[in-house]
Amino acid sequence: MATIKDIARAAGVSNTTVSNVVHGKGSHVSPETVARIHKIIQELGYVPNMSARALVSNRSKVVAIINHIVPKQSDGVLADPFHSAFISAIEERLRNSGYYLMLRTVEDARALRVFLDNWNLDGLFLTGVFEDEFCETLTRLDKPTVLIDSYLHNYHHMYNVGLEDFQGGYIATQYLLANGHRRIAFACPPLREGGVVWERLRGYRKALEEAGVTPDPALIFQKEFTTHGTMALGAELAKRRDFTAIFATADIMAAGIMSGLQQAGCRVPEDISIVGFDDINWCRMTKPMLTTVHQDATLKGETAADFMIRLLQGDPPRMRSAILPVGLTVRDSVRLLRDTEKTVQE
Amino acid sequence: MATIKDIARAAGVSNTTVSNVVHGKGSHVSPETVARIHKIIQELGYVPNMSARALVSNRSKVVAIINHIVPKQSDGVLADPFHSAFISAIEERLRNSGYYLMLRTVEDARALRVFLDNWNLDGLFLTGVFEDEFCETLTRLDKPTVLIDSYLHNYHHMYNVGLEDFQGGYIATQYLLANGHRRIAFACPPLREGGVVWERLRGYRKALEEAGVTPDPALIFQKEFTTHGTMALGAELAKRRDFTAIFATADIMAAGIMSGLQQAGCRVPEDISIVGFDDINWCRMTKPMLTTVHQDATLKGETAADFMIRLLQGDPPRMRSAILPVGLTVRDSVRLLRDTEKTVQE
DNA sequence: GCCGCTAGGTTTATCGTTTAACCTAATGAT
DNA sequence: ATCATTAGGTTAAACGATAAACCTAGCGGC
Repeated sequence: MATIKDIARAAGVSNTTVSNVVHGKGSHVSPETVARIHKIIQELGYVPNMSARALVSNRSKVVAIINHIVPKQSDGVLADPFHSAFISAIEERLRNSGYYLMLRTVEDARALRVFLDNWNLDGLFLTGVFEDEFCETLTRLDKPTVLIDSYLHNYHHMYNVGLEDFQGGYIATQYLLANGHRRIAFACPPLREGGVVWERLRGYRKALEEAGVTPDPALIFQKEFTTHGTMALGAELAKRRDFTAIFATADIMAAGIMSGLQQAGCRVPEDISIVGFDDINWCRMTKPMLTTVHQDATLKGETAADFMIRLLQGDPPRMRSAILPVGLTVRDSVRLLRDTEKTVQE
Repeated sequence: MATIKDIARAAGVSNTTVSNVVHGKGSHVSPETVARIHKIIQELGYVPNMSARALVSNRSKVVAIINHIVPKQSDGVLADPFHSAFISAIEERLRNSGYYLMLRTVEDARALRVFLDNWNLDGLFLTGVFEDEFCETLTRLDKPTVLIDSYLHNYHHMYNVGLEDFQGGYIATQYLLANGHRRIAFACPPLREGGVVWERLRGYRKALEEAGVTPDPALIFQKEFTTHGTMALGAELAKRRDFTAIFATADIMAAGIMSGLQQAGCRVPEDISIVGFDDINWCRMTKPMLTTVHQDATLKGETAADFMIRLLQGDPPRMRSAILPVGLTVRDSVRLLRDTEKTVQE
């Protein structure tokens, strides 16, 4: 592999001159020399060595997407740590700006720290859930950091890309209310205060309260986020029937529940209505097609990448949080209740 | 950030000694010195600089997952270039062996070459479709390379992780035949000779021929791999009815078709039976639940990672191809045809 | 004739780590 | 008494690129 020295020798100039040409700093290099060097670079197939660059310049041009994971997750988890559309969007944008992307799972703050120092990373994207210790470390990091879907109220100075989660919970519930439902179940993975699901729950509660319905804690169902778990929940819910609708905080959960319900002989939406969250492709392929709260994973990735690029280029955005919009995508999984049906047997 | 020199100074020894201790080459270092150095490393929080290591040792410890992408893909594509379960499995295994993972999309062989040289990558995973020019470059690469789901018959010397695609097509079709179906449609994304889908098609043909059914080219439907595309195909197929069953080469396609069929008033499996491929989580959540050819994305990732790790450690596997098994997962989307029904109106 | 400036470079130190080659004192074998 | 070996190190070059400081010839201005 040709090095900068090889080019310099072949062109009869010094390293510095080649380096300057490579970096387009041609102010002190004659046009002929520039052309000659470029030609030789082509011929010899010179490509700069990023390790050497990183070493001397102390900037690696590498950004990492960190997935914080609790040690030994149960198997068959549906969650998508490295979500494809999101990652692809980030990768594309970063690549076009001359950055490289590493992927890494870390269990704790120490592992993150080590990884970061190993490569002298230029920036970090963080997804997943963060304990306090983790956050403390983050604040001390002093690296461009973009948080994805994290509500860290004590860390306002960090950049954040998230969703109108509250609003999402709110409009989903409002829609169910507008369709005459009063007893509305809330299905979610195990709740963590301050997480995105927590916000959706707040939106759900708000909508209920505004409609004069007192939220019933007995209608909040937390279930592990697996295919089996969600389908089992569906079967379980089919037995209860002390509600007429379910709001699930993820499509994948809604679909599992719907499937569980249907297998238990419960019709959707005739017997139970259901609303999901995310609007993934599959929503149009379930039967009935799923009414859901829409979000755009690609936009999320692009927004996060744009934050990062501006931070890296020393042009920090004024805004520290990008809260992306949600909207209701109405399909066929919610039924309009007639007045007489509004009271359910309890 | 503490460097090896800082440690050396603090411990009153030379760089070399610290380096040896870090690498566990304590043969020529007294136990007390080893302990002292370790203690100081802890205290000062020393973490090796991978760029410097890469520079001097000419090994980067970085492996990349390359996604070869045709320039400007259409929007809304369902394909999952950086498939989550697969990536996660690779990441975990590589991390546990001390390697780092980069992600990169490349449009052509030149871009791959440049990227590779930029970072002096230790190894490569390649996914996606590869043109001949691309393959030529690959063979000249002389880097540990693991191909995922590629049938490059001219490049037998490369490591490959794939699937029993032929077998998958074969058993899916056989199952439909065993259920009395004779006119079986084949639905797939645009075909490329030598790709995985091509193999599945061969399996499909073989099964038909063995059963004495002549494959009908008019029953092969190629459609772009988008939500809209597959659903439109479903609607289109609902009109034809010159077959009783469909074998789709991806669940996501099968689901779209099924949905399209159902919306056009065609019942599954009463009117049309359908078999998918992949066995993703969603198969249990469609209605009816999808009968499909099962594959294990995590196993694929782990297998690929194990190949890579052995290659990196200079212990190349004897076997160059790992062809992972498939199996039929029977659910509810195929109906047993009574004898009288076996002839369809044409 | 001398000064200052500019075009077009070059020299050299440096980044953090590895590694080949070298050193020295102590020990054991003969 | 001498030699070889070993334990426990050290020295210094090298990896590829960058950047601050330096150099020199030529030219314009006065």
